[in-house]
Amino acid sequence: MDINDIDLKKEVRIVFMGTPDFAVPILQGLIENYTVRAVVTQPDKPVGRNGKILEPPIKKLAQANTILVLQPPKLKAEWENIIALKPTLIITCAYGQILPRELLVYPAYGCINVHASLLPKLRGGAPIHHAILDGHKKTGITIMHMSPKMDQGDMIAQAEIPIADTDTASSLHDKLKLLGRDLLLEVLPSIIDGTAPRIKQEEAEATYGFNITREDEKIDFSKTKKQVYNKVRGLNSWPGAYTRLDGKVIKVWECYMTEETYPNLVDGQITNLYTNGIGIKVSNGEVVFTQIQPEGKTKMSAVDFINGFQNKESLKGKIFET
RNA sequence: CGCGGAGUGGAGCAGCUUGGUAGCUCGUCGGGCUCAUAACCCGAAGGUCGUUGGUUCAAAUCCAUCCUCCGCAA
Repeated sequence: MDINDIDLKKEVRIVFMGTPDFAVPILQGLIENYTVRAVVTQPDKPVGRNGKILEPPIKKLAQANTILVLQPPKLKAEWENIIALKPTLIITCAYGQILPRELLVYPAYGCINVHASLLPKLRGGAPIHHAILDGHKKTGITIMHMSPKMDQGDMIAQAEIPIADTDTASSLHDKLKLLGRDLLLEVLPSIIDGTAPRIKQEEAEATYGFNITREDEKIDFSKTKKQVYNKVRGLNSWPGAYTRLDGKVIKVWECYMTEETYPNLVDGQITNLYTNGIGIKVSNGEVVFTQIQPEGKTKMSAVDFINGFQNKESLKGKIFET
């Protein structure tokens, strides 16, 4: 990249740090309104069965705009390379590594993070999933100063949106990334001119939404239908909630709740084969799986799954267990 | 060389071990019954069985090859 490509007219020298799709609109917004000196993202990683190397979405966007890209495997060890860029403002969004203290204190305008929750609620790496899993009615974006401790820095601004009953992690993710972009662009001028507020987080009200584990993905049919429903939509379209039938993993992508109750059945047992899905008994009622994915197969409607059985009746009474 | 599953009419599957006429459930189309229907009855269309090659009198089926999709692990 040519030094002349760098616009020094504005005194603000932004280094953006982010990795996944969520950060893309935010970087895009910055590129359109400011000069981004460099982009820091996670290294290309082998992904999938064949070890295909996958580039972070942020890297592609940066390269398309001929912006310098840095991909330190360990930021702790290579933070000097970023200091060398003399950033006056570091903006992070779902970067994936902790920023060392040296970096946090360097930029004149500070280190600003775009977080996908209404802090101090849902600090951590998976706030969007957990907002739905926990049955929240609203969530939002917080723009904040970064602190050495994860997501505990002073807040600058928040914007909230309601969570619809039909929202999935995916739909919420898409709404929030745009909200994050808009809010950041809105408050950035005040950060630069020094008028932005610093609001302390109410420590007593803090909750956490850490990265989703395999354990989090299991469906527990002894929970309520609402909880099961939230689990399914809260993990759609990634990584997906799962259960097992006859020992084989079945991912559940879509389901709905009914008003039926089956006091005589076991939690997880198949209640009925409906024309649009498979009914499952849960603690306080029934959920109907409508789109599922058996192990080794692609996503399919529950009806298609049923059709694959020579003897459909044998399905009735079977028990899903995780 | 990380482990494993799978490619068969539009969809989901069976058939493959023990080669020999293409099967099931659903959908579609036509007809019937019905006040009506995602119900029921009758009928029809629709498939070079992922690719290429090999073995054989004969391959969806056995062997090799390549391509594609997916679950797990990372």
